Amino acid sequence: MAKSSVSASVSKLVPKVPGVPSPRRPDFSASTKRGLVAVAEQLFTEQGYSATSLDSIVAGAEVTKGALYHHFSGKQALFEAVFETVEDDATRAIKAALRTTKEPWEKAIAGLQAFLLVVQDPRYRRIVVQDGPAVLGYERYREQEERSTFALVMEIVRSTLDAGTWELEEDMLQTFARIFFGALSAAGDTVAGADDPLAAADRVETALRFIIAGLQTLADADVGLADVDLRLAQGLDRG
Amino acid sequence: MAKSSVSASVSKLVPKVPGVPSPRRPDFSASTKRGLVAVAEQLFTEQGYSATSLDSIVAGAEVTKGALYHHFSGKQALFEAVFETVEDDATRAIKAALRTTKEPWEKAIAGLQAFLLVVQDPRYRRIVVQDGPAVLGYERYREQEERSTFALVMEIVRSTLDAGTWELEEDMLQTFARIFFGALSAAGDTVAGADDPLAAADRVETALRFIIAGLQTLADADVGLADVDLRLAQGLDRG
DNA sequence: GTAAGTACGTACCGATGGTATGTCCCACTT
DNA sequence: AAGTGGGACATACCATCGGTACGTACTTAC
Repeated sequence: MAKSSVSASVSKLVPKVPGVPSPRRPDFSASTKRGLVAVAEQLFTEQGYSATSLDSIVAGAEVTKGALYHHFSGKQALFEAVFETVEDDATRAIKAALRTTKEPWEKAIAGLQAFLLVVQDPRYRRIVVQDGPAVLGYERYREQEERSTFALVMEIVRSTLDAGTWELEEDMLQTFARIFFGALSAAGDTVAGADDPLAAADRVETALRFIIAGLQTLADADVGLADVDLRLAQGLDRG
Repeated sequence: MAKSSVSASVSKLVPKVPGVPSPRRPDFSASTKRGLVAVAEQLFTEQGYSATSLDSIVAGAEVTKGALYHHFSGKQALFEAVFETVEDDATRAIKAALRTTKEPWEKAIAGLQAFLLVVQDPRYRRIVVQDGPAVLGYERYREQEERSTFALVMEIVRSTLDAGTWELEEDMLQTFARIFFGALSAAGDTVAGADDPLAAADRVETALRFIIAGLQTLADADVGLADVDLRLAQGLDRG
């Protein structure tokens, strides 16, 4: 929790990497860049994006703004770099959980558990969930999510809903995945923001299990999408 | 879409309201304040919170910063005022839709339709969904949502899930409501951001109908929360 | 008429994101 | 061995913007 010791040891210089095209000089670039990202990640998490000044970041990384603007085009670009690292960590954690089992519904449960843990990570909550949309803009935010955690939800949805009973087209799978993704995010927020996170996680699990059980029941009964019709389509035709 | 004519006509002065304790002077305060909120709402929607300067707001409202700071403690307070008006409009629209029917599940569908429309409103998307959490902070954001649209979702969930088959405790209802709220938000985003909003709305409806049908099936089969157990509780005990 | 308070307008400050420019150092050429 | 080109920074500075201090006109109460 201290403020120093963020920038890693810079002792090792690059040992003449011959593979790459033409980075022919020992560059501190990589370590400096990582240091900036690390400090920014910490400060963004603690104070949020707008409340974190570039001066405090470069001070924490023990460089100057010249270095920062040499590596990043601006504050937002730095945020994006931080955003990606946090997302990557989250993706890795969930992927690891998914590898623990192979059965589709079991994978769904394992993924749910991993996601509920990820969303309790302060870095993820603050940088991805809270500041992400506003800073990156909704378009870029969606693009990023599309390639990381959402992709995993999509995969799970595909392996369960598309398993055998139903044959869903791609758009429909996307729709289900988005809905579940939103449900999971809200569930995670609930857990993370609850007075008693453990009890909240328990309730969330129960609720999601119940919803999943409903879908499984429909699958067992061989009920298809076309079978559930509450004739409410016309109401939306005035967009 | 023009930039002028935002501030409404200021012709009417207050006609000596005797009820209130001591607002004893004809104040332009109300109209000035509303004008600021109206201009801010427009600019916040078009450019987002951080990209909108106070100078542009007061210029649009044809006042000065002195007036703004007389009515609001700062930029964030002005945003909160805008936020509340947008939320109020959304709440009103959904409430009106809910009044069209009385049967619980029908109300749920009507509310869903109304919510899908609301979330396509650029003001709601930008001010409430996108900038709201980051500007207000998660705590205040949650408090606001708690009193408006989420309260409606909660009401619907209560009238359906708590109808007769199940007897759910308050915390469980809250959990379901949060999950559904997240699902609806994501569904709305999907619709609003889709290339073909109508087709997307159709898919969203189908998917949500399907999920609801699953719950109804469980209700018909008299399946309770305790009956669905995939023994996954222990995995979360490491919070 | 005067005191008080509201509803602003004007002028200004400090912080912050961003830029322009200079400098050091290494690698490569000749 | 000197020159030179460019990467990796540092320094100094600027412009914008949120916020503040203060002045002023106008109204009401007494």
